[in-house]
Amino acid sequence: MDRRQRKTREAVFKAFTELLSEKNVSQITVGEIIERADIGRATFYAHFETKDFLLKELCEELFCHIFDRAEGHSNEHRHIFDCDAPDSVFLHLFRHLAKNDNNISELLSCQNNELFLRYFKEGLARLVESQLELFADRKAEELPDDFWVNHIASTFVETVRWWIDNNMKESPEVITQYFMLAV
Amino acid sequence: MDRRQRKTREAVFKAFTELLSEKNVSQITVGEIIERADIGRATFYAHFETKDFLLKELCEELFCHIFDRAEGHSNEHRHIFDCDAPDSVFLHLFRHLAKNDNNISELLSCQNNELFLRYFKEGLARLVESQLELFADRKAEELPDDFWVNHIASTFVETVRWWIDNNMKESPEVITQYFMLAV
DNA sequence: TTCGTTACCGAACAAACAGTTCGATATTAT
DNA sequence: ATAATATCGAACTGTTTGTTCGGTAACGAA
Repeated sequence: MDRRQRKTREAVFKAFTELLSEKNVSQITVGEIIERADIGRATFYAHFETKDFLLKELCEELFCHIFDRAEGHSNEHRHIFDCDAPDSVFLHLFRHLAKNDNNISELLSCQNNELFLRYFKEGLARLVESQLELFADRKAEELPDDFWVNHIASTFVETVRWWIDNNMKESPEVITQYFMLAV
Repeated sequence: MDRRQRKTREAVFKAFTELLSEKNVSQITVGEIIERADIGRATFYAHFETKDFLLKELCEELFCHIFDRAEGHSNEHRHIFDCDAPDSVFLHLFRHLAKNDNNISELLSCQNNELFLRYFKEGLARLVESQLELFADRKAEELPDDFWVNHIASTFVETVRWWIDNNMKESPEVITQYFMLAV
């Protein structure tokens, strides 16, 4: 990809991310984005069909990154899915959030979190589904697989939401404990 | 309240509800609402400051209705909170959704469900919180109260979401079973 | 370096929409 | 019957969206 394109794209993502942490997505105008990204109007529309498409691409870039890494790990070391292991994926993900790489937790805590949490949940459900046999459980036997997958992913996401809403006071280890107990 | 006001208000809610089941809230214009409600432009703005306020009032009207009734019941017959009772609040709520009073499940299944599910969850959390002692559990003792409340409400809402996404094939009784097992 | 390609700029533009104003008309409660 | 008030509808301002286009600068390959 052309260096100019990359720079424009990055500038737009950066500007948009900043704006998202300041106000609701519906209150952000294309005019503000291009002003902050310091690009021409026509350039914006050459890259993104609408603001909604921009948002979608931003989500995909952020979460595909996380989950691709997680899936990579899970293939190398399958034991990280073991809930009792000290380095389970869940703990791994909670630590990721605590470190706030890519300002993800900032995005998840702003007024737009519904949207991001939905993407987060989708990625997580895929991850859980691909390793379903590791989540065998007394409960799981009596429930449909997809219900069970949905439940695990939902519980994780809602735990994250609760954690962030409470200013992430608990350590990743403690939150992992809560999550394990709840699910 | 003046009969004219009531009629206008109802016409707007009806028109807006219809539009919500057809397209995303961000794609609905005030022009469409007043056209379908068949009222004057100035009249709309005399009732609702913006489209967002309209949406908020619609949610409050719908869900306050449901939860006020549920809370009323819970005061009369506390046993409906007993998860094993055949007429628990949960079963009651699932039945409510299955009957689709006020087209609620239609709203919950459209592209705007995030918003409605959030309201739903808030009402539910209040309900659970007010009756927390009835949810005592081995798990609950090891978890903070607000985490536990959040978990129950979240699990319920996510069960509803899963149910609706799967076209509500299961009976309210079966879904209640799934919910009880999961939580 | 050169050259053809491609991206960016920025101003101008049309169309759609939000929200306001106001005088005329119709409906309501008392 | 009357005073208060809700509605109507058209006109208007200001904002945002998405497009167009000619000119300029940066890129990659030969």
